[in-house]
Amino acid sequence: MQRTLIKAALNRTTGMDRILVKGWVRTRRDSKGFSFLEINDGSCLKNIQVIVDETAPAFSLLKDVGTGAALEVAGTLVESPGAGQKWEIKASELRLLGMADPETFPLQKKRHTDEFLRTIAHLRPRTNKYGALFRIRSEAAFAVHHFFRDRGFFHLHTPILTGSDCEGAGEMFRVSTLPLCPPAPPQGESPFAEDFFGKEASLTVSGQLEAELFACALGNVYTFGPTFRAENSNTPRHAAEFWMIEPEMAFADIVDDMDLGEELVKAMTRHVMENCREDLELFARFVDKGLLGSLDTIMTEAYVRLSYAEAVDILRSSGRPFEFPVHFGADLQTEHERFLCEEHFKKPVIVYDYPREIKAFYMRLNDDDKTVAAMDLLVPRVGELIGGSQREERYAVLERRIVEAGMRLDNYWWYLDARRYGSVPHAGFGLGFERFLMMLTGVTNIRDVIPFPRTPKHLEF
RNA sequence: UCCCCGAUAGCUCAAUCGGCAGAGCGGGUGGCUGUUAACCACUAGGUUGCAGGUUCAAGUCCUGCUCGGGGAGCCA
Repeated sequence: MQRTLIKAALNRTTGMDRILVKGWVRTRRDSKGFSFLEINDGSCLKNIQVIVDETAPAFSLLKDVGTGAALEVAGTLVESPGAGQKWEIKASELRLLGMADPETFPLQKKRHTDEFLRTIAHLRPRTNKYGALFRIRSEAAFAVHHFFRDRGFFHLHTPILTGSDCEGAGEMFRVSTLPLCPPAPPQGESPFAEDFFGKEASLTVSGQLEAELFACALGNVYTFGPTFRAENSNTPRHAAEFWMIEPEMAFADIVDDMDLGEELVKAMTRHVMENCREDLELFARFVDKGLLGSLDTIMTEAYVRLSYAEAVDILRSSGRPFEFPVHFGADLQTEHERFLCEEHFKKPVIVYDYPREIKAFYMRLNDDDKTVAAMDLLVPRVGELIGGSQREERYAVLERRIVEAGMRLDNYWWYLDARRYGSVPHAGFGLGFERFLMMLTGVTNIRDVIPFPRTPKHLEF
């Protein structure tokens, strides 16, 4: 007999004479003469209730069936006489697939702290909250592909291994096959000459530069993959390995870029709202009471757009005694970003046209010669969700900016070359997938929205 | 990396001025004829994060370390 997913069983409009489900026991309640089991198979948030009568042949197996055990249940799907569920399974046969020692199984029926569950990340997806979270994560990833495919974007697989020794987005992890203490190279030879690639190699910190080249060929592309930053960041918003969505559009400027970012966040949010309602409601109930309201704002209201100069004016005239004083030329601090989107506007805010000195070399220089066409999308509680820009497409300007940034031109020959042959205005951004999930669920620590988080000094599982 | 806070039973926490190590949940055993975080009774369970120090006496005070949380910086 074929296995029925619990999600499908619970959605039925009629009973079933024969049903087979497989899953993990969430709880067992005994009474005289019969026993109730609640089984979850991960297909949905809800468990299915199984009743085992002492007259059933399976009853003797129950002594070994505790919370956490894996079970196969055959029986009939019938309407439940009890309150709380429409359907239940009257079990005729049970098969114990995998025992779980109740003395040591760490998950209880009651609520656990996120900190404790992080120490048992191999088991936490078996809880309601983390099961819901990772179903949502899966659906949100699908929403990304759905959104871009609808708009004629091509999914591009950019390399994870890179030889660009400074992509400009942070410290990189070095990748090597050399022994830990290699013999010293001959005078004048690179220490990486004997390494796998014959040069220094790293894990990518961004697919942007490569995506730009493909945008200037296929038109609109996006990448969606893992990204690695070796920064010693110890915050609830940073991970050493995270997933990033990086669209890149040819024939597009900074306004097109902001439009795309706003549409993407709205569409992803709407998709999950429509397809993961039950899982999302768990977060609205137990994690953030105001979640559905703030998601509604994110989906329906126009995001505030203001220039960096305007943002500085608002901050200066706010009368707020910020720890870091605000003045043109200084980067916005977290307290400033939070003030803007959490207190002043109470909705997502896009800040654009930042001073050139505080932004990356590849961002397009504006006509004022003081600012670049950069934009950050800030959302309440999470902060920077998107960082992007129109790219510098003018060869001479880009060359000058690379030199000014103190970088070597020959490392970027191919990036510059793209500006010599049919260069066009183009723009793109990076959206942190985990940060999006934090916004979506109200979860406040990035380590709880990624299956096995990698952070400084943490490489367990 | 810097600043602040914390670590007591498997989990979540309490322990007054430095004076007997406690509860709920979870586990075990028994009971209960439809339970819903079931209920009732009994029961086991501790190197108080680690290493030093002060004291007649340290979970409690001091120093160092480890781990966790929050804030800051870096950014997505």
